[in-house]
Amino acid sequence: MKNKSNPKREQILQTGKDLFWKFGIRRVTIEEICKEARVSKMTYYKYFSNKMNLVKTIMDGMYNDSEKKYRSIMDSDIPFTDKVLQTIHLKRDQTKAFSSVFLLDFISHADPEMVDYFEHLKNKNIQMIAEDYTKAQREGNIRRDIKVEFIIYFLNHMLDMSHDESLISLYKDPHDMIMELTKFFFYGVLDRELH
Amino acid sequence: MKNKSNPKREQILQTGKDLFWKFGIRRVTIEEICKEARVSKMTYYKYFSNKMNLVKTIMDGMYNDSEKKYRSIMDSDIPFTDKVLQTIHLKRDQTKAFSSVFLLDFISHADPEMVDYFEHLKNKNIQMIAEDYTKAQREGNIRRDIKVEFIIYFLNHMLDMSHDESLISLYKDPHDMIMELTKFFFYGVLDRELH
DNA sequence: TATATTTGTACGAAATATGTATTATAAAAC
DNA sequence: GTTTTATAATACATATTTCGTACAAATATA
Repeated sequence: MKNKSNPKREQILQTGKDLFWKFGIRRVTIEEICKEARVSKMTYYKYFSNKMNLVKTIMDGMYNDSEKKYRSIMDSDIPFTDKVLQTIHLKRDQTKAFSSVFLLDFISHADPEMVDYFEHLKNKNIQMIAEDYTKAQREGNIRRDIKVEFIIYFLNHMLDMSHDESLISLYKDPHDMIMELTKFFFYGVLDRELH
Repeated sequence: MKNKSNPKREQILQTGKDLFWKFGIRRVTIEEICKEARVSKMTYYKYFSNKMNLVKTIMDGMYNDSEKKYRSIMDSDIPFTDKVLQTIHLKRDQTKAFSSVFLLDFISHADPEMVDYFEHLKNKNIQMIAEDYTKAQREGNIRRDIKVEFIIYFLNHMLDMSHDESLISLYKDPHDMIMELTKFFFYGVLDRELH
């Protein structure tokens, strides 16, 4: 196991996350994190080689959490339609959990190597989703004459749509909108009776 | 007139305020403000001698606005009780309008001279309020056997109380709580009939 | 008590921010 | 159309901050 849960290490991770979330990456110094986490600089460098390494560890952790939650939904024993619904909610929550100042700093300040790394994680994620939907296709939960890539593309756009104020304003409740999108995703525009 | 409304100057003031509000003072650089305000550094130094001078100008502006609004309420032709009510609301809104990261940075990074200056502004403010209440006392709107200083002290505490979550939670609506406090302020705990 | 861990402080090197000077450009006034 | 005037862009020396490392003192752990 790489990340044995050392309390000092955890403190650094948590305060790092807190500060990065509020102020972004470049505005926060290592010394500040140490002070806030009540940890000496030496202890910091014991666990993390520099600032971006801490950022990487934080993001790794978030990806892991995300994946674990996704898997626990997909591997559970509930109807496929419920799985899709829950994963959509999950993804929406996680997008909200990310702070925009943090992401902006990450995009513009992470070195190319790290950007590649997270590109890779993202692709792994898409790969996993693709496999789940391919399996669903085999098991007859999804039409066989539809490309899995299209489904993923559409799922991502659903996320965008569910954030679109002009769409939200059409419904008296955001939840109604999510239901609408989800129903559209499953059944398309045709009346169920006509199938 | 000292502050002729030059558009460049206004841009700097506005972006300065925006950035300070979000990130505090120390995390924001002059160059950043210039970039964001689409203004060259030379233009910045034309209007402001350094960073703290911009901060001072921003705070001066806020104090001025605040005072103007307060005066327009107190000098208006409405019942005295309404004036008090409105000034309490005004003060609550203005406290909320200040960002905590900004204030924290200001307190810990402004030089003693500037802290003194704003102490002075604050006292001027209290002085003005004291005069208004003394006048109200003369005109019979307020009991004569009560110290004006006590009133101001209590008004400030009312503000604290109106932010106290444990107090807010006692009422189904924050507005009810404000009414309760205000009624208490005017009438004390005794039933009106008994006076 | 012996050993490992953590802290506090110091410090040189690197990076960043400040404030000024200079030149170029574009708008406004004459 | 020429001359002011205001602003931008760039470069620069200086000051400040941050980084990463070293080491002795304090604290926790075995």
